[in-house]
Formats: sequence, structure tokens, C-alpha cells
Amino acid sequence: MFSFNILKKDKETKARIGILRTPHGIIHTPNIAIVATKGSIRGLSFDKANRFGAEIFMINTFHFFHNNRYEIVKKFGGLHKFLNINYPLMTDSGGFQIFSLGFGMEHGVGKVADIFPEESNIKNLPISKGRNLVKVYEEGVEFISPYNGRKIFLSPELSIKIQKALRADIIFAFDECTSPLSSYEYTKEAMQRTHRWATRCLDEFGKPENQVMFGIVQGGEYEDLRKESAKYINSLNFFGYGIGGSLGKSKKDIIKVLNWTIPLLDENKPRHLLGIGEVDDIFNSIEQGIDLFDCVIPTRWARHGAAFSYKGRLNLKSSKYLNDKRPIDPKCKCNICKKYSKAYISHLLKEKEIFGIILLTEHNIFWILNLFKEIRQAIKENKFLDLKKRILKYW
RNA sequence: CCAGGGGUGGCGGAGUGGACAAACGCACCUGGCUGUAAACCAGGCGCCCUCGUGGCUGCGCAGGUUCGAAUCCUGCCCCCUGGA
Repeated sequence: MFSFNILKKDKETKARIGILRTPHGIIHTPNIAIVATKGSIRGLSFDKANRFGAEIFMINTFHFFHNNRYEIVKKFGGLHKFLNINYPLMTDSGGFQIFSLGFGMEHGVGKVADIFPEESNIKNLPISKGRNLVKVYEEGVEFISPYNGRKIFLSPELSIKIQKALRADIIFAFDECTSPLSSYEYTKEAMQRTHRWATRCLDEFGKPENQVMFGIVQGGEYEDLRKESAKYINSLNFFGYGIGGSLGKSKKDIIKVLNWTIPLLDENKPRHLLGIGEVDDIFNSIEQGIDLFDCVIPTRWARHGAAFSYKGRLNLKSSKYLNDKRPIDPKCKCNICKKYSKAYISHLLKEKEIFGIILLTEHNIFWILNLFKEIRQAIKENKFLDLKKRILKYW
């Protein structure tokens, strides 16, 4: 029921196109999973996204766990039935929340921090941003729910049990996502724990027919750890691989991490770069051999007023667009760009009209999916680097 | 005309002798956002500059008291409520 086939490899780079088959449909790679954390693409229906070319969606275990909502979904027979859709789905394991509700929240940093993790700089971080709601143990993780303060405990086994109940086609092993500010020692400790958790996840998972699992490579920004992790995760019986965790202090570090990691992974299995999705990072990662992404940026930027365009990121909340009668992106073939001006959308966003967010979400999702279509076509025609050069001129 | 209340930065609205260029909210401007605690967050928002525990102007208008006034006093102007 599941398979992954590589159709063509780029001649100049490690980019490749492939087909990932699941019981709910096929995914042409490289591709991006549209994020629908709580079972909704904020501002757009699954059907519409699918019409724009979305072939797989990413939903989150933690958000169906902290409120025990997975029990309801289980009674429905899984997410497909609960959401009443028939598209391929993947679920994240909850491992990202170890970072986002823990260190990331405490220090206000993302996965790619543009800062140095020395003491002196940590002091200058906005540590008042939040407290650490996460305690990691060998057995699992204690979260203090950010929603109601309740203590909840998630283990590798429980994450897999929940993901089996949710019944997404592709699930992820429960890992610990570390911070760019974590020390070498801590990153190593967390990586080794993630490795032990990986085998516990596989044991719990068994061999179901309707789901496959991706293991996650950790190791932060450290070459020896990344290589060790890639070798170890590759030695286990996963269907594919996620590359997760801290990807370093700058965008260049992402390339380094992928360059260390990917050559050590079975080339016939799909590789998913967790959470990444800015335009330049997409090109650089595909060039290193990444097949799948997922990212909140298209929808989040839309809610925050930013648009994708061939001229780069546009902040449509800016008053300078109120006189602009042209579409967001004159080269974009989406209905929003066919019909609406930047002026109108800017006006809606400034007035906090929800319709502005809906229009922009539709455009951003369409735009990013179209970019992946162009990338696949380019690889097919051996023009990947040409396309990269052309697009990244403005990104 | 009488009685009472009130006039604070673009707007709303605190403050009622010193730490007030004036809380807070809105609006406005600029940034940020990468496995979603995010329709969010951060910064700026009188004028000037060498951008600082800097200078100037400033709380209806004019004057006064005081070391010091948005805050107290006097006069004037305007607004609101009730009465004739």
C-alpha cells in the first residue's frame, strides 16, 4: 500500500523527483505538506488546497493529546473520517512541542537562531518571554499545558498509540527537538535519548498495514552528532526519514547539516525536512536531496499580512500598497491574483477584516504549491539550478 | 441669566504641586515570524540634534503664586446637563 519511487535525479545536484504512494493517494516529490495542526488549514478548506495541488497535510499529535481529543477522533475511526477528507495525511509526534513550549518559548528563539549560544548572549535574550513548561525524562516528557496549566505526560509509546488512533498515513517517531542555544553536551544527550525513543516507537508501532513511520535524525548543528544520528536512524526499520531539531545559527547551517546527514541515509527512502519552508531554504534543501517539507509560513504569513510573490515577501499591511491596483503577483495564476488588487487586500488587512486573511491564505498556499510544481518540472527538464537562480533573485 | 460638570498628545482616556514629553487603549509607522500557545509578537509614535540620565516647546487662552504648575489662584473663551 505504501511505496516510494525515484523517477529522476538531477544531473547537477542531489535534487530528485519521486512518487510516494499511500492508501489515500500519491504525493509527487519534492513537495510540501500543508500544515493543519488542529485539523484545519487556518483560513482554507482541505478541498480547495487540494485543488491547488496540495497532496498531503500535516496534523499535530500534541494538539489532539493535551485535551484528549484523540479519543473522539478514534471513535470516528481516524482523522480522515473525523475531517471527512480522503487525502494523504501525516501527523507530527509532539516532539516539536518539547522545543516550542520549552526552550523556544523561554528564550524566544526559532529553530534557526541568528545568535551565538554563549553565556553572554543568552543573558541578553528576552527570557521574560515565558517560562519553561517542559521537563524531559528518559521515560517521556512532562508538559504543563499552555492552555490550562494541567500537567500532562507524553511518552514515545503514548505518542505512537495516539498517532495510531489518529490513523494518518505517515506518522513520525517521538523525538526531542533541541534548540540552537543548546550546548554540544545537551544536544548529544538529547540525540541519544531520541535514538532510544526511536526503537521504543518502532516496538510500539508494530507492522500495521495502513500506516508507515518516519524516524527523525537529530544532532543539532554538530557534524559528528548529525552523522552519528543519521547512521543510527538509517539502521532502523523506518519507511522514511525526518530531519529535525536545531538546524544551526544561520541559513547556511541548514545546508551544512543536510550535507552531513543526507549522504548517510538510504537513498531509496523519502527524506522530510521538518518545519522548513522559506523559499531560499526550499531550493537549498532540495538541492541537497530533500523530498518533503512542511511549514506554517504560508498560512502564518497570511494571517500576519505577508504575501509570497516572485518579487519576494511583501508586507501588505504597509500603506504603500493602498494605491497599488496591481495583483499581489502578476505572474501568479491564482484566483486572488486574477481578481483582486494589492490595494483591496491591503485595505482589508489594515481594517482587520477576516476576508483579507482568507484571500491571502489562498494566495500563499497556491503560490507555494505552484513553486513546487515548477521545481518538479525543472528537475524533470534538468533546469533546477536555472529555476533556483531565477527565483532566488528576489528571495 | 442661575446651578452643577468639564476642556490633557490624531482619537478615547488616566493624572490633580516635584520621578510628566505625560499611564493605558485605539489609530499610525517599522521590524520579526521556518515539525503553529501566533488574525501574533517586538519596537517607534511633540519638535531638534553630535541620539544622550541632551536641548526646546507643551495639558483651552492670558496672567499670577511657587525653588518647581497639566495639577493652586485670577480673568477670559468654549462645551455638556438641569432650571428660568
